[in-house]
Amino acid sequence: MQPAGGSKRVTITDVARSAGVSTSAVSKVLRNAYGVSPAMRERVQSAMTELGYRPHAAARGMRGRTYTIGVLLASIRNAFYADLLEGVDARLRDTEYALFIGSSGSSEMEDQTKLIHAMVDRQMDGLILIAPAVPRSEVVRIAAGVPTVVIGHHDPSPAYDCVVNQDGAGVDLVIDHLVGLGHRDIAHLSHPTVRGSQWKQRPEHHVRAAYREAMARHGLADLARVVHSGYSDEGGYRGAMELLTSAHPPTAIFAGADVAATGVFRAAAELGLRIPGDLSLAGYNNTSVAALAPVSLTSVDQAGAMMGETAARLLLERLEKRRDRAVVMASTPHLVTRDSTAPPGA
Amino acid sequence: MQPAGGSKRVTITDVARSAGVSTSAVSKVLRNAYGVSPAMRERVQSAMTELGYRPHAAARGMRGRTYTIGVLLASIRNAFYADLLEGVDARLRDTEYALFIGSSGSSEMEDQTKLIHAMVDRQMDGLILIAPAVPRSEVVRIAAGVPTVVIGHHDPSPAYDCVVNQDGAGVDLVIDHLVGLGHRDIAHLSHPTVRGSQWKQRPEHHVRAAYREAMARHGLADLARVVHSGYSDEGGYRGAMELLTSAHPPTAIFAGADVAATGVFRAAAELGLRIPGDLSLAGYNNTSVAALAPVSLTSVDQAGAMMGETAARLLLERLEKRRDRAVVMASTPHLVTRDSTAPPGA
DNA sequence: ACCCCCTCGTGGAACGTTATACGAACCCTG
DNA sequence: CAGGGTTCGTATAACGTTCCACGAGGGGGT
Repeated sequence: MQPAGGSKRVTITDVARSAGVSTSAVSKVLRNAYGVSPAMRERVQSAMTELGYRPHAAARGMRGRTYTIGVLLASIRNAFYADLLEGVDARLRDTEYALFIGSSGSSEMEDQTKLIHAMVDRQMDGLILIAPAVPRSEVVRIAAGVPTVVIGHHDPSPAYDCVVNQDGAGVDLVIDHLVGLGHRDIAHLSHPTVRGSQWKQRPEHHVRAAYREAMARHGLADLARVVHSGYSDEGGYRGAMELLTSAHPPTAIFAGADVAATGVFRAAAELGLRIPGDLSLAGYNNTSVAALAPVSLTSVDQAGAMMGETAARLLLERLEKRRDRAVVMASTPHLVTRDSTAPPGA
Repeated sequence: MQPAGGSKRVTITDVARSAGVSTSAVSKVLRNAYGVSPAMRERVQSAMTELGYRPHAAARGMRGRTYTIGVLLASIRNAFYADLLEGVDARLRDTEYALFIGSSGSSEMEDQTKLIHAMVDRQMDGLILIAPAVPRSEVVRIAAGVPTVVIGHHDPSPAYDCVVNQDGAGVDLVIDHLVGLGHRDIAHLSHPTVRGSQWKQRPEHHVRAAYREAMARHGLADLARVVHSGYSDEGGYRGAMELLTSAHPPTAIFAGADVAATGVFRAAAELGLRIPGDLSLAGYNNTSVAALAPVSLTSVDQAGAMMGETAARLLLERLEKRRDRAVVMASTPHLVTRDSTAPPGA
């Protein structure tokens, strides 16, 4: 009945004794393996509930799986990651697996490496890495030992599965929208490239390239301008300051992440520029911040929850050995227009 | 050298063989236990680095500690929790402990109970529970087996340590500020009380009581109004709608959480009310949302990072057996005034 | 020279689970 | 009713670590 407060833990042996069977039998019931009669299953199960038995995950980890899945993310503050997590959690909710999050606090390579190893050391059964900053070769090595799904990066590998967004299409939506409103001088805020990460196709690379292409497609290649001040509030602020105090300030800014867009708001406020009157602003990811009434930011929706759910599903397929070939799942983004974009000089 | 990709893991036995000593000796070095000569330590350590040895956490978990600390939180979306986590992480950063987050997605009692048990099953060495929704008796039972720190609730216990904020003082700051601006009709948005949780002193209870007291102190007891629509964007929206469309709409709203305040913004926008012109608004927790330029919300700062750091410190003290008496740490809040509050009818 | 104690290292028994190998029934078929 | 297969249950050896108990060697003190 009671899960044994501070005293001894109820083990498989206790259950076996109480049910009058061997520990192997209990183990079989636990894993619902072959060769257990309905009668025995019944007895064992009632013994388990009566004693309040819970399997000892560490002991399981020594022999097989731990029924634990780890998610690595750079910052718990990025609301988009929360969307992803929600999806992952939803898919895992009624499985036996528990979900634990490792947050590196920063996107420092070293911290993330430590965290991933911590997960591997704890024998986690599967890993979901959200836009990892660790070198690609390291991820490949890890993935050789533990089923792994990478979210965000477009570099596929036979070692892990990928869940990505068709970032190119998302960027087209934004630029087409802004050009359609009459903007020509549209700048882009991007994220600096990390040296030595070996990832050639991080989301920001895709977005950046797509931005240049879209501008060129509209005959605006000369007006394309990219500032690599980073996906953060502070980065958005600095980038916007640089752009808006330049000789030819843009009439619209496309930020590669909503969180950077919030920094643009701050810069605009300081410079006395109204949004969208004096400056149109678009973000990316359609996080919950974008939807806030005082913010009302036009943004590209990536269906984070769906991506998370997909990632979890792919992982389960691997864990249950229903698939042994790596796949890439790409989803289609769509644009959510709000009050931060308007015709120039409106 | 290489951490063994998919093949065999390097174990303590391999290290022992390579160093020409017994496994017990290696174990001693690992735990830096008594009785190892500098010479042996040197040999073992170089063998470990050469082989790329990493201790198997699950195996450790069977005998002793797992060097894992779990944090339970209701929602990863609450930015205040991110502040707390940052503090916890900072304190644990250069210890041997790894930090994993369990997010229940909702504040459902059942989900949280499952998560806490998942942590205990995995033999985590210590638990930090942020405003847990599980019954108090359950937490006491858990805490009897695993060192535990509870953040938020003001109900102390000999079983666990508490880290709280002096919520009463925080509320006084808000109400004094609003009254000082000339407001009299100040309403409060609170969180509904969960039945059967056994926690008598959840933060929202403290805040609510302090609100009533502060109003009474200013002779405004008759004007005190509380709506229990919940600490969420939607809850804030519904509560504000109810208040603002009533016969006597308040001139100021004090939301018990910033996240609820964002919902008030939405309601005000829909009703064509300007903030702070037609309505003053104050939040609680001073999360990063409050600081966003377009939001600029007056809020009470709780020094989340500091609280998190304190919690981690208390836990380490317990883990290292430097203390065996439960303590309560309370910190002092302060008010951050921004653009969302102004004299009524300004 | 004897004894005692301290230091450093080893042996080996746990810890709770899984999974393989095996044995004892039982059922069917000829 | 012998032979063969299926079904159900058990015995037992891992898995990688910790830590207690023990012993060998060496350095004083008497």
